[in-house]
Amino acid sequence: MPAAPARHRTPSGDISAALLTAAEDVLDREGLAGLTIRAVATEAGVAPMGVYNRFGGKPGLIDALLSRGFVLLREAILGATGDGLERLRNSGPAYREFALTHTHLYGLMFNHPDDVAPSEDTLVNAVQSFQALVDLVSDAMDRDELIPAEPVEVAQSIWAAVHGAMSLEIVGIGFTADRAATFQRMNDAVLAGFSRS
Amino acid sequence: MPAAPARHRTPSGDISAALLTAAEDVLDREGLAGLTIRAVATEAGVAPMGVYNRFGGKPGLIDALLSRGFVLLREAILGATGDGLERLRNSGPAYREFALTHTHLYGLMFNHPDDVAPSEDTLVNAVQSFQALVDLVSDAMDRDELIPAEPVEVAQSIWAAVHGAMSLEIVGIGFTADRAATFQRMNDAVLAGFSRS
DNA sequence: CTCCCCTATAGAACGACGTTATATAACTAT
DNA sequence: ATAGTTATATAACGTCGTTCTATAGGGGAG
Repeated sequence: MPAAPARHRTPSGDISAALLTAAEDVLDREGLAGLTIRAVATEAGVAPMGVYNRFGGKPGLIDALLSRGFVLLREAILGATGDGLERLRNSGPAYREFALTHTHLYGLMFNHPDDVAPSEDTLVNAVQSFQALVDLVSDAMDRDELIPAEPVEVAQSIWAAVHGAMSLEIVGIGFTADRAATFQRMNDAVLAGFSRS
Repeated sequence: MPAAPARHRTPSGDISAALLTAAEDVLDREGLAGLTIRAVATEAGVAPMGVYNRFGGKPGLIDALLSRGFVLLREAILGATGDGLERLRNSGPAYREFALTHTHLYGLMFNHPDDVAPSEDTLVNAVQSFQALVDLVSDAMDRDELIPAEPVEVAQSIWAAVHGAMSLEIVGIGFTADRAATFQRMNDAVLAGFSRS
């Protein structure tokens, strides 16, 4: 018999993390089209079967990416500085920064393929992202810096506006020169619609 | 020699239209995952090669879908009733109606695959969709129903908000009970941010 | 330390996909 | 009627997600 071929084995516990990190890198670098099982496995230094052992297949891997995306988004929102309405206002550019840093992941989070059903874990993380924004709204309302209303309703409107702005900016639909300035103006206008006097 | 197999041939001029309509139907019915060359060709009663003869391949077919989508979107916006600010306000629900009627096409228009490069024709139609909104804004401004500003800037903000709301609604991220009412509230809030007193 | 089982491995295979190629037949314009 | 364009059927190629097989490495129990 011929000599057994050399094999390598990744330490057991790290495989999921390695695959997830690899998937993030491949997605950021090459977009959704480049996010193949084989490419991710190669990037992670793991056999393709690892994706099935750990995530149950490609939809499961994408779901894990979504879940992680919402964690990162929440952290971005919570990273806004200032207090009350000022902090709420600052969360807009923080959100924008996240979207521009991870354009492909961001696009996936809000427009995932039909065969990807977000898991319970992903939904929880999405809700927590949203809750971070609701908390900023509530705080500004408690300070009488916003018109009294349902914080959830107001937060939903703000999220819609900010998300829409980033979605259009990423896809390249923009008819103004300075995109950062346009984003600021829209952010201010939406908040103005909910502000006192 | 065996008898020649019976063949059917679609009248020449109708093939592009048949393929495009078939693609629209398949997309609306089965989503992007179901939009395969073979499925579209079968639906149109045409050979798969027809997609290559007429559209140069799948990206070209999708580009044609986008182009048509923006035409439909413009028509939806122009269908809003009323005058001045009222018409601008009514364009929101009209936009929402279009997005909900063609969820998959709508998603494609603002988050198309990496290998689809929008053609000149598609970009023109996208600009004309946007221009329809700019015109509504300009009219409301001429009537002193909006704060004087750059109509393009204001329209961009409104579009972002409305698009964001629909994007979130389609993907299923919503934390309010009555989605139509939430949309209305957001629409009003954004316009309030640009309105007089 | 030794044995065993869990789990990762390599590799082949399947069907479906986008795409290209080939050879034939049907429509259209002359 | 003839020529040229264009659609046809069919096959093929490479890649994809996925499944299956058989093998081998690593960690825990004795």
